Amino acid sequence: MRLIITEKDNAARRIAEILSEGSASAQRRNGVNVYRWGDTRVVGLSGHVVGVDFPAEYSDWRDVEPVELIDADVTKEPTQENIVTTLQQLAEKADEATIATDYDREGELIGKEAYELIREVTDAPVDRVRFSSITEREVREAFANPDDIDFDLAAAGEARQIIDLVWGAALTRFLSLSARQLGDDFISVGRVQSPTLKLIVDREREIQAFDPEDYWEIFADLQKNGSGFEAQYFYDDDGKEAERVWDEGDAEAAYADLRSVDAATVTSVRRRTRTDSPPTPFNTTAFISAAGSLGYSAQRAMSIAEELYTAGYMTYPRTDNTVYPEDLDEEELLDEFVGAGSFGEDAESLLEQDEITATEGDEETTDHPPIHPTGEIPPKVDLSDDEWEIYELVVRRFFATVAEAATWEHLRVVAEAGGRSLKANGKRLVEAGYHEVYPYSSASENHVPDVEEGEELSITEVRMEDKQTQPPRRYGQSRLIQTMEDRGLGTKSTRHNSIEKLYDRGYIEGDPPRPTTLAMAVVEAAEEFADHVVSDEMTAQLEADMTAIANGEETLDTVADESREMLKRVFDELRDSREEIGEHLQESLKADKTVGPCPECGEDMLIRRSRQGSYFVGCDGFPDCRNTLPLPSTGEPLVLDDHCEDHDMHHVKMLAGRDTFVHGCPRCEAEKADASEDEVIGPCPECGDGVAPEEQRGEGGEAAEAHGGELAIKHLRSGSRLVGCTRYPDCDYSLPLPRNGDIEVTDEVCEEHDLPELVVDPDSDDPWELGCPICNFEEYQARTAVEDLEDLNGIGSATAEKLEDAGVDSLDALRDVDPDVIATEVQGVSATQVREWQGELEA
DNA sequence: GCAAGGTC
Repeated sequence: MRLIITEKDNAARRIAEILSEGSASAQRRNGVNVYRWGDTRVVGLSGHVVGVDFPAEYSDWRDVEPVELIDADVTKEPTQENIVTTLQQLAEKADEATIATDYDREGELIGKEAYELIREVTDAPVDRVRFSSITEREVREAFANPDDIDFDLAAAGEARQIIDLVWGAALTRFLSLSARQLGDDFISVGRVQSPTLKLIVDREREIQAFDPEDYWEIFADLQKNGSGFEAQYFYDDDGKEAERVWDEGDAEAAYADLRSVDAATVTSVRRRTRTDSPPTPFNTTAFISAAGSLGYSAQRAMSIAEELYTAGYMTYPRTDNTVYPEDLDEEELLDEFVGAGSFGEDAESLLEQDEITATEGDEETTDHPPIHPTGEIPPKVDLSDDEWEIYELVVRRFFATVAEAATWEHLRVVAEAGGRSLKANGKRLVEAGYHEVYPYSSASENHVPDVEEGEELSITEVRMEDKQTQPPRRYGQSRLIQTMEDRGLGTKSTRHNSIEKLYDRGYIEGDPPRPTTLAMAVVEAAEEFADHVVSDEMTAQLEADMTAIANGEETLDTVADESREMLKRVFDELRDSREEIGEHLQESLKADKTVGPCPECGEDMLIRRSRQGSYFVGCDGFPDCRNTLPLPSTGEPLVLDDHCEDHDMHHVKMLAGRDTFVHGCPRCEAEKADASEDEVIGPCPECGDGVAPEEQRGEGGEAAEAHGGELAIKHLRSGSRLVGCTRYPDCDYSLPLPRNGDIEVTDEVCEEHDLPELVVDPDSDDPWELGCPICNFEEYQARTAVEDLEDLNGIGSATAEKLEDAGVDSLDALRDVDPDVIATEVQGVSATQVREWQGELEA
């Protein structure tokens, strides 16, 4: 038997399809797909199926000095038991095995890991094939010319694994122990995350140190034959053209000169034609950046791309390559889009070009082809709006790369007025070229009319604007990823995760991300004692070492040992400063949690977490001072810069995904609740007068009794509002109310529930007729069920609705459903997909 | 409970 091993299931399936000419069939073995035909089996791994770690005796953070990790053994253990088992069971029966993992360094290492697992059970020969895109020609050629595993290249990858683990674990434990942060909130450090964090921190330092400068700009509206355009005053500053006037007196003088005349004379006209080349094919970074300008976070863009890839609509989204492979026939791919809805016309017009030549980027790699559509086109209804928007972006980017260049005509006009110079730069799109098919890059024109030298133009208005220089801008996520790539930090597959990790660790918040006080302290500590790990030099050095190992000039052991020695020197420095570092980190952690002064004792009030896991604001003087303020029950609190002047307290924001909201000053909220009276609106359906137990209660419900309970609109000290029973806590019946807006109780009464209809913000432009609170709550529950489904990865809104029609109207229903039944009942949903959702639900 | 790199 011949065994073929790929890096992922998707690749296994497609390679089996190609090599078997379509005759391969799939079988599950230990929950892993195995593709078979004749005497061949193909199995896909899931990236690394073994991982590096320290032996068990090092696992307790308190029992081990972090420095001891430097010389600890590093072992490899299976992390994906099912896949390892399946691989070894198949290997036992194999006469030969072929490693067909991805064609890059990490793929070589993953291949070597598979090789070692195979060697544990058999001596059968193992060879290696390499191809950069899974096309018929490349795959056949690769399998016709098998090679051997490049153990040096794999060793280069292992050096990275060991060095990252040892540095990351030792320093992470050191900082966490020094600040006594051992729970979920440990303080992490790493070769990629720390330099990335430093980028953000450095930018924040620039912003904080920024001293704005005043300047003035002067604009004049010029007119020719009724057609107006704007020109800007400029002057000669040491041979350079300058628009900003730094002296107010100078600005006033220029402004006065320009206002003293009513015409300007054109002194120069320059026309230039500029070619605007179409964009290059998408690699991961360029894709994330383009999706970013459509408003998608890096994480979200990648997650949608993965779904579209898995569904077969686009190629693998993790690639560095910006050059289409020779195999890709652009014309054939365009043909697939002819007649395909909104893409059809554009595809046809592209096919009419004399020649179809794709652009090429600078990066040409062997890992995967650039991201492009596969030519299998999804029906629009099968995708959610977001999925479709991303799909369209990928299709149109491909279109753009085979489209013609655009041409612009630039028109520069200089005029003199009152002894001052004015200029205007016009821009006109002459040939739209790729802009016709790619609306994402700006094609905006700036109209400046045709004028000639010596011509007189009337001045209709002169404006002077006072401005200030602005601090540098914070990195947005896609700019950050671009900068990481430029500096060699992380990989196409990990950069977006690294940024996510910084959020999770409490190092950054908001979008664009801003560093917390803790992040500032971590970077400061690292800069002082372990500058290597917080600079991109560590990666640069590692890259150089890995290249040397791959070329056989260095060995894994010497490189790893040198790195260990270097880390020991870091720890020599750290040893004496442990307490000082710990205190600084703790102060910073406290600063991030400080809301304001306690009105009872003057100590700080901090965000704390109760034993039940809920957040509240508590006095740092505890237990001497037991003053607390409640917080809303949804989300994680974040202390904002905004300030309440009455109480000297920071506002608090509750982070809860799409339900994120600003709670405001916790004292204001509590006082508002204390000052408000409960407003009774009707009988409680559980314990009010007139309760009819047998009819109102379903079977199994506790027997309800009439106790005279009434429902009232209540304001809680945590800021939330609800309709609840006046007998609380004896009766805990409650209905939710919106957090914001005035609530009016109307005279209209719901007949079914005997409760008045409510209106939110009755005096606003857009009042919300909430209606009977019970009816409203029932509708709300039905609605969130669909939204819950949509939140599950891979369920678009169309699919969620179809599932609901089939009776799967909640996550619980989805959990209990038979995948095979749903697959037959709901079009476009496979049993495998349902199993994946169920797995996700379990997780 | 550490990292970064694969993968879902």
